[in-house]
Amino acid sequence: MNIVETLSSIPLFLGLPENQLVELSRIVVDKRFKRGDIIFSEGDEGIGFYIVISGKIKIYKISPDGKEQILHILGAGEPFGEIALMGEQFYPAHAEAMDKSRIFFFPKVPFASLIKQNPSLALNMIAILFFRLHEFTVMIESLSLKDVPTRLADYLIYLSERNGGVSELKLDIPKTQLANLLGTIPETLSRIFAKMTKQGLIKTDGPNIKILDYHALKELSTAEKRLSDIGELF
Amino acid sequence: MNIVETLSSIPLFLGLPENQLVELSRIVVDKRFKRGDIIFSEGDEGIGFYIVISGKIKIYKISPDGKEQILHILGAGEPFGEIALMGEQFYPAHAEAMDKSRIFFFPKVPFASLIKQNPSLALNMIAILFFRLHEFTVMIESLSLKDVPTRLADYLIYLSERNGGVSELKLDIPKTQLANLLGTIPETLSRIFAKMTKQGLIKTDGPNIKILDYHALKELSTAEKRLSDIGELF
DNA sequence: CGTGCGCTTGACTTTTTTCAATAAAGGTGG
DNA sequence: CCACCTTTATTGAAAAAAGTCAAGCGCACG
Repeated sequence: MNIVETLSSIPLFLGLPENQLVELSRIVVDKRFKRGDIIFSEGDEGIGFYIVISGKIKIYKISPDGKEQILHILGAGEPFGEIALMGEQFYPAHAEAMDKSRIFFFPKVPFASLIKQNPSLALNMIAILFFRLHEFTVMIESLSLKDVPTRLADYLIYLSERNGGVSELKLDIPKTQLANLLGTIPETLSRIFAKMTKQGLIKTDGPNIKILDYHALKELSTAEKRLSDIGELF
Repeated sequence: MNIVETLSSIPLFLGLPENQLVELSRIVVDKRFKRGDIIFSEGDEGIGFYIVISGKIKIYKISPDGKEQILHILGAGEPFGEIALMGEQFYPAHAEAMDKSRIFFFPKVPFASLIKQNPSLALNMIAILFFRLHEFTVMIESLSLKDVPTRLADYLIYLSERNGGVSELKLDIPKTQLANLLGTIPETLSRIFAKMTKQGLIKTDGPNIKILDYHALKELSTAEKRLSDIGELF
């Protein structure tokens, strides 16, 4: 697949006329990263933005004492570092490859002028930003208003529903990373997996998780705490 | 001040040609709310978006057991409920007037077509969304990676710096609401105010807060925890 | 075949919340 | 103007949730 074809399959570039795709193909830089490579760090000058072609990228913050909070895990077709497109900006978080990844890089200046010229590109960008904003809303709600068991239940339900409601899941990230995504630490996550297993909600075997009691998990995920109804869950 | 003049002073509409402002003035609905009025609730159908003209609006989530997390507190010129502009969407949070407020409402359909026709409107919208995204990034980092004393220190420093570094602050929201904004509860916040006061960092008198030791507060806000250096702060 | 990393578990500590009671402040109607 | 009532703020004691520290296991990878 050539560059223009690849570009045309990216949601952000949907509906772009051929000539603009060609123009994009002239400014794009095709980059490869291996697991653990840092793409940019928080505070780096925003020299452009990126789109994942293959592989997996995590965007994350780190506290002074080393705790990590993952903001996003991005897969094929998803952009990141878009903040670089705004005036004089620095990246507000770190970006690291979680697997061998292929990334397209778009330098700030030529891309910014493209977006100014092409209304449908601007509208696509707006759509993506709205989506991001919504994701963050959910994350804030989750971190502030839900405890860790509930956040894990949410995540398992999400994984299940994303695959059409299957009960056999396979985590595609290490549990340590999942802890960082859910805003906790590996020890706590491990204990909650153990407790859910003991209660017959799930069964785990390494990265494979089987949901045994979908209903109870869903209750935990959505319902008001009614210990009297549910029994002492945690 | 007439409607068109008022519209022209709103950041989102900066750079719009006169005729488009006039067009906007034809679709806008001028609304008034008093303290405590609900503008929309989470899950309501997004029928349009709003801009604060005067007063103060909070956007917030509520957990099943009633705890509230404020996502934003918006003042004059700031838009909210923009998510309504995307396809079939529901408001993802609640909006409530914190004071007597005047709000402009823009119905979804006519506004969406305006944004499609006017590139500079689209670009202004992109800028606002980027800004929001950045705010949320900071909030997630704060909730996940910092404890409550640090979040309060951050907030006080922020208030101080916003006013050019003054040391005498006046909270413009009740402490209960501040607790909800910082992701905690009034009791916890109250205890931390008391502790900071006892340590000579601040002095409080109702909503008035005087920063006595800006440096120590800033340390708390930014620095790595080094108990050995700082002494037992909390 | 060892080294290291990811994962788990136990014991303990810290942070934050919960529950309950009380005090102070602010607005309203008599 | 004052009494009353509601809202907001504070404080103590206890409980719960999550994090820290430390140790140990097992599997993958060089």
